This record gives sequence, C-alpha cells and structure tokens, in this order.
Amino acid sequence: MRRQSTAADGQRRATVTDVARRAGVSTATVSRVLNRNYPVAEATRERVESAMRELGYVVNAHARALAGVSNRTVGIIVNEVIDPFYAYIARGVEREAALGGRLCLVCCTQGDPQRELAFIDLMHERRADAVVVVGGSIADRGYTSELARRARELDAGGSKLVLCGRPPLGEAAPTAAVEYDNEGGAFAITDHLLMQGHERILYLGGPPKLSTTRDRLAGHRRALELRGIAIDPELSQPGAFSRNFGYRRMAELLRDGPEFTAVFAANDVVAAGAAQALEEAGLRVPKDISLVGYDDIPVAQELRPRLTTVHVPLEEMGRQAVRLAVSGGDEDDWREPTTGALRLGTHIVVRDSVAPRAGRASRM
Amino acid sequence: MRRQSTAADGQRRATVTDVARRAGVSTATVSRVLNRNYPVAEATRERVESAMRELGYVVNAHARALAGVSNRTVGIIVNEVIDPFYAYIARGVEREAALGGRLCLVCCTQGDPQRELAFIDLMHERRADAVVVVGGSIADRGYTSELARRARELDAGGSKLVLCGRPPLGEAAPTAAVEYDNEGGAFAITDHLLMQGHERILYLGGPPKLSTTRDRLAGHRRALELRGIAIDPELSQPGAFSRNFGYRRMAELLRDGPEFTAVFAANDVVAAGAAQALEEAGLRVPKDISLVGYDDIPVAQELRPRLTTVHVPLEEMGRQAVRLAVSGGDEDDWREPTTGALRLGTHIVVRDSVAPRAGRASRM
DNA sequence: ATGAAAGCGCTAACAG
DNA sequence: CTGTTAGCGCTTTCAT
Repeated sequence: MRRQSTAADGQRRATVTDVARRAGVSTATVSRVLNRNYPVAEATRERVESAMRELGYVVNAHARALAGVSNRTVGIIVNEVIDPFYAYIARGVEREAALGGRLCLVCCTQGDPQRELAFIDLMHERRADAVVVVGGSIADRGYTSELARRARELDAGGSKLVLCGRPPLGEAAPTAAVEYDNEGGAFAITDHLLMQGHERILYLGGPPKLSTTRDRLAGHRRALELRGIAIDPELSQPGAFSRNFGYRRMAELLRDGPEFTAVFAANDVVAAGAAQALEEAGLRVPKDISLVGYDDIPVAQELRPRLTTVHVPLEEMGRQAVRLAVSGGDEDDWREPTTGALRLGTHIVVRDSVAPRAGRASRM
Repeated sequence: MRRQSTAADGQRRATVTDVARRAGVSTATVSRVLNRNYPVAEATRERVESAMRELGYVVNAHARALAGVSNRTVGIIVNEVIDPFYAYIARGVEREAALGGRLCLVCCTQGDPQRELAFIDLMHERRADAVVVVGGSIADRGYTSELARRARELDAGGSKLVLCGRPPLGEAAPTAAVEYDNEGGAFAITDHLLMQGHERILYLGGPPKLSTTRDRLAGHRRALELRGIAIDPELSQPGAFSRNFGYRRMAELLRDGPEFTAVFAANDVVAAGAAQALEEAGLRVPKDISLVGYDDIPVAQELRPRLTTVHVPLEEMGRQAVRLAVSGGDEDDWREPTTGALRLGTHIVVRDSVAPRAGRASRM
C-alpha cells in the first residue's frame, strides 16, 4: 500500500506543506521565501526559515523542475574520466556549469558509441539544459543518424546537444559545436620537424577511422606535400591512443620497420609509450630520433626529454561548450540561431624532444 | 501567462497523456509499457510504442522521481577532476553507478569546504541515492558538525553520505565509509627506506592539517620510532600536494636545509616536482638521493627513474563507496546498520628510485 | 488487460 | 504582503 502522508511518519521528508503549517502560513509564502523572488515580510520570512530549519526541510529539485523551473543541469559524456584529454575538458564544463549554478552529470562511454547514445537518452530524460559529447567520432551512417535524431529531440525540448572536438552532424541536426584547429596543429608540428631537416617522419597511433586521427593525419600530410615530400604509406602507423600501443608498435617498428628520423605520435600518451620503447632500444631522444606528441597534457612535461607537442585549449573548450549551449537561457525574446559553432586555435609548444636531423640516418 | 497545454504547441514536449491519446489508451497503460512491470497486451504495447516513437516521447525523470521512483543518481564531490587521485576514485564511482543503471553527478570543490557543503545540499535537493565525499579533510569543529548534520538529513531521507578516504564524523553521524590503510602504507615505505640504510629521511609536502597528511606522517614516524631513530622536526616539511610545492621546497632545502639521504614525498605529484629540483641540482636519483612517493598514479611510471611508491586501490574505493551506499536498495525488510565502514589495503610497489644509502652522506 | 483518479512537492497566476 | 488553487508528468491503487 502506498504510504500515506501521516504527519506521524518519521521517515518522511518535510515538504513545503509541513513548513507552511508549522510556520502558520501558506505554501505560496514558503515558496516565496525559498526563491527570494518576491517580497515577504521580514517577520514572516523568519518564521518560515526557522520552521524549515526545525523540520530539516530540503527543497525537492524534482518537484521544482516539474513545476517549470530549469533543473540547472548539464551533462557531459566522455570516453574516460581518467584520461587527461577528457578530464581537462570535463573540468572546463564543470567550472562553467558551476558558475551558472548548475550541476554536472558525467558519464563514461569507454569508447562504446551505443553507450554514448544511451547516456544521451538518460540525460534527456533528466532534462539537462545541455549535453556535451566529447572527443572524436567515427563516421558511421547509422550512428550519425541516431545522434542527429537525438540532437533534434533535445532541441525540440529546448535543450542542446553540443559537439566538442568532433565534426558536425550535417544540416539537419541542430547542434552547437566547439572544435579546435586539429589539422592546423598537426600541420604546424610536422612543419617544425621538417624545418629541422626531418623528411622521414613516422606517424604513430590513433584509431584509424576516428575523426581526430583523420584530421591530424591530414594536417601532417599537407605539411609534407607542401615541402614536396612524397608520402610513404609505411610511415603511417595508426592504431590506438594508448601508451601501450605506442610502446609496442614502436618496438616492433624499431626491429623491422621502415627507416625514419622522427616520430609524430598521435597524442602525448602514445608518445610516452614510444619514448619508453626508444629508450629500451638504446636510442636517444632527440639525438638519435626526434619525437613529438599532441594535446599537451601534463605528462608531456614529465617525460625526459620534455616533449615538444601541440597545445590544445582543452579546458577552454569545455567552458565554451556550456557557454554556447546555455547562454540563451537569459534572453527570452530572441532565439539564437539553433546552430552555434566555435573553433579554437592550437599551437605548438617547443620543448626538448626535437633536434636537427643528424648528418647520417640515425637508424639503418 | 503560463503556457497552456494546447496540442497545437510545437515547442511542447510530448507527455504520457499525448501518447495515450494517440494510442487510444489510458495513461496508466502507457506507464505500464514504459516500465514493463505489468502485463500489457501485445497489440496494445505496439500501438503505444509507435505512438511514442511518432511523438518523439521521452519520459520525464523528474515527474517519475516525484511520483515515487528512485531517480537513480549518485553524487560525488572531489577537489579536482583532473587530479588522478580523484579521477580514479571518480571512475570507480561512475562505473559502479552505471552498473546499477545510475547516473553520476560530479562536482569539484577546488579545496573549499564551504563549496563542499553547498554541493552536498544541491545533491540532496536532487535526492541522490548517495553522495560520496572524497579525500582528506581538516578537523574543524564547525565544519565537522555541518557535515554531520547533512549526514543526518540525508539519512533521514533514505540517502547516504559516504566518506571516502577520510576519517569518520563520530557516533552521531550516520555515514558509510571507505578508507584505505594510509598509515600502514606510509609505515611500509618508510621501513623500505630504513632497510636500505636511510636514516635521515625528508618528509615533503601535503597540507599539514589534512587528515591524509597526518596519517601518512604518523605511519612514517611509527616506522622511525620502531627502529629507534630520533625524529628530527627539521625533516618534516609538509606544505601542499602540488608539483610546484615539491619543486620549490625541494630546491630551497637543497640550498640550505638539513641533511638527508632520502625523500618521502607526500604523494607522487610532489615527488615529480622534487625529482625535477633534484635533477636541476645535479643530484642523481637514486644514486645520490633516494625518492619515494605515495598513491601510485601513472606519473610514477613515467618518471625516470621510475618511482617507488605506495599503491592505493583508488578505483576500488570508488566502487565500494557506491556499493556500500546503495546495496540496501534491494532488500526492503532488513535495514543494514546505518553505518557501514570498509578499509582497503595498500602496499608498496618497488621501482627504481631507491638505492642503499651510499657509504658517505650524499650531501653535505 | 485496461481505465479512472488520486496524489508526489512545488510554482505561479490570480484574488484578496 | 499573503492565501487559494490549478497544474507540471508520472505512477499506482482500485475498479472494471
């Protein structure tokens, strides 16, 4: 049987009604002191406030949301919270959300697109003001249309799907987007290597079909072509974004791969793995082989030599993602265009892992 | 004027009522197919399901929560999501929550206890099944009682406050707790240093009043005393948990501090900073000075030499925190004791940053 | 197997 | 300045 609201029930939480009764006022008045959005006599307010305190009253956010107030929540969906790339973006989202008095729902997909879709649904059910999906995606027909559908559903309800660090969904999908100049960063750091005389550069890591990898590889190749350097398919070794992949594949290639004088790791984590393999093979960075990464997460400064890499404004991306999505919360009369997009810049940060190519090939 | 529920309103979201009307059934039936917890005729179910699809219906979690269903949410409050110590615990919480079909609210206090209290309130308002507060705390009278009050409020509403990696609040506060053997880990690693002949060990970093620091220092001292080594206050240099602190203080002490042959950094991050200072001072680890850390986060394996440290089962702590708090969700008749506690073990992991003390003092 | 209707706790007209 | 009251969208008896 459904529990009746007998006042004698110790387990039941106090409600506005209880507070109102105790303070000898109406629920409307209680609501008013709760929201401080309407004048209430000083004496009344105090009575209500002590009633709340005595009863241990805590407002019910669900009832409030149901009654028409925004529930002040933004959702963020990442691969992995312990991966600094995602963690920094998450931090930006969380901070910006907190600034607006919002709480942050966080989910990890562990790389599973299905889980991502399911999480979007869960957040939609919770009526999040915005849901931010972070990181590269693979261009799958079915998946993309599922995502687009959710973007529409969310939009229809006044929420927003924000794409953070991934390509747009196409015209039909109302989304907001924050990107970073991924291709440009890859171009710049490749050019940096080129300027030091490296012509045989190994590109290592990153899931081959992921948009992130495609963009980085594109920038890399553009730089090569611009200098008139032929592209050797053997020097393109995508795979995964893990330290382990960097380590293993590097070791293999050192044993029986093509020659190269520099390595462009798809990200800093892969670079860390590669660095270890290089170290174990007795090769010195940068004397024997130059090494660069991407993302500029803290490990880049911890490696020895410190890693030259591409800085990505991760935290700022997170902040902008929520700003883009919830900025319209205040202005009522003028609807922003449904699709806002933003592209942040990247730049290389030169540290100690690149040196001019040695006179002779470093490997043979 | 309040928007009326005219069916012609394009912006309005579909509700059970809309679905019911469209499918030619009652809202009760819609609810039944939604929850699949009650028999519904196959044909009816299909009609309802297509109605939902056609309308783009998405259940409203708030309405559902209001109507008496758990909202399946757990909250976690940490200092900083980008700090691996917290990130790993958060990952455990998230994964365990996801296993139970729950979503995770995450907040960062940036070290401010006031913010922590405020976030607990926000999560309580959201009726989170559990709220996990992570990391050491400082023993402040007022703060502790505020926390205890919230523990009681939460408990009164059937939720739970979970202390993760911090000392209990005292008898009066109904909480669950997951600790790790902090003192024991510090004891063990100090003893490890002692076994290598080190007697002058610098303890570096960690906020002096934080419970975490106190416990680590206590274990450290117990090990020293057990070997009959007098405690030199000058060798105790707490301060902060940052890389920067480790770097700076280490550099200062190298310039004009006491003599020591080993450094026990309060955590791995501090150790990374100290390692850099040592490196810049031309001292070799472990030949000249031995160095150990605490936590065993990834950076420990990235440092060169790789860092000997204390492993803390971070992710497992997170998992257990939610398990402890929401396990009682199924059994109805028997209430668990309101205060569950759990203490997980720690152990040292020996890598390359410790060597036997050199014959002569390494510094002078 | 299905429907009618009573809440769940709160907010916001509207009326004093 | 304060009270009355009608929902918000869903679940759940209780009937049928």
